Amino acid sequence: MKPHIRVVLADDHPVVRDGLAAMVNQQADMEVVAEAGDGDEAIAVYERHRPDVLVLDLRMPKRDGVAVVQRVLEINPKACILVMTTYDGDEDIFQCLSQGAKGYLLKDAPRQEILSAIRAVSEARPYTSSSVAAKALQRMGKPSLTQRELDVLQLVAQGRSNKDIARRLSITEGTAKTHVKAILTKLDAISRTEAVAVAHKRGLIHL
Amino acid sequence: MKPHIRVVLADDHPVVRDGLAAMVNQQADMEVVAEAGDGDEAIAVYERHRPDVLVLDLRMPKRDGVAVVQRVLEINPKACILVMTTYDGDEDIFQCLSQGAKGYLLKDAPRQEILSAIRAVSEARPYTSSSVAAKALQRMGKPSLTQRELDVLQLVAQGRSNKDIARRLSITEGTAKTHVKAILTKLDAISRTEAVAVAHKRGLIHL
DNA sequence: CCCGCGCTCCCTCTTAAGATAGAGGCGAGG
DNA sequence: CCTCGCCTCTATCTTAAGAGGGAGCGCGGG
Repeated sequence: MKPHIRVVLADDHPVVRDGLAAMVNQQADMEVVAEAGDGDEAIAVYERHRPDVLVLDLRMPKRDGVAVVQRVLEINPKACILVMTTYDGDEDIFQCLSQGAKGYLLKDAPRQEILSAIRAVSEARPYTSSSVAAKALQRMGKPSLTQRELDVLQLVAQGRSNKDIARRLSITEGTAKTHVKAILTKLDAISRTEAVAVAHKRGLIHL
Repeated sequence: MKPHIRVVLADDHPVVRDGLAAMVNQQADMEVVAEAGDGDEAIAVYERHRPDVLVLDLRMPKRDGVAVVQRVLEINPKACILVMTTYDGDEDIFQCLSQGAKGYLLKDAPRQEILSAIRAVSEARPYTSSSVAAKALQRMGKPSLTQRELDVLQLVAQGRSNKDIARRLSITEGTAKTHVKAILTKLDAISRTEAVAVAHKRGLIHL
């Protein structure tokens, strides 16, 4: 018999935490040792309990999943983190995985998949749901936006004009146009509004 | 002692169903009698079990919350429905409530609030979380879009040009512009991209 | 050292978007 | 019957957006 897998849950929805806790605690080989409701708590709780697996919601208050993954791996480079989110197509997923998260899971996954993902990650084996793996392949080759372009995209998505964007970023309108043009090219869009639609679909922007 | 409150859960996430079920079944005065994973199932299960309360996720496959509320109230006009969703600012909420859903709740609500909402709704008392009530007041007075304008808005949000929109809706570009103009005015936006941002925030469009 | 890349700025030109000000048809409801 | 809201169409005008060029500067890696 293997020793228990000690699990920490981090999710801002009490309902989801309860659901995961119920599932996990029903298993003979694992148990929930602590829960957290936001990013900061997640880090604190991880440090205190040093669990075998950290199950982490990507979208959380205070500090989002990406930041938590980063910080936890600073604390313990061997940490086993399983990232969960509601949406596929979230760009942040890939950031998490490339930063060293061991697995990724959609919230609408069936019970069995969730449990086997936790078991896999607890043994430091990577786990990635097939739909995410497919997305990762799709994303391959496609050009990524620079930080500056993401800044501009954010403002474009808020409905700002080029002139307005220029003012806010302290650059000329011409430069703003240059960035927007680059965004349109990289996202393969004809207009800024279409670019926003594409960016939304790819999870490059939230809200 | 009151009789048991018989609850049916409808949500496409197994995790959320488990969480709610765990919470509900821990209470002495209520129990989960059935679950559903999509809209069609929700209707079928409601009809079969006739629960005291139907807890319903707004966003579901096959048939969304609004449609389910409509259908269930056709079957039983006295049905007690508690609508749940992840996001405040969902326009659909108001549709549900005005159609006769008894309560509305955010998924990030604490356990206690969820349970008291179920109890309230089970006695046909309306329950609306304060954040939603606030939104409802905000929305008051603000002009609503016509069906045609929503059609146009949908296409605008996909990044279509006026000409393209005109072609798809079999109207002239001038008419498309008229609709867009009306949308901009009603949403208090300067550009179409801003209109999309506002529409998104208000839950007038999804994706 | 030089190359590539990201960021910045500049120019011209065409087209799409948005502001403005009309008007007619049509259906629901007073 | 007449009004009102919605949808449709028209025309003109101004400005913002996007296409298509080119160019300099700093910085990190080969």
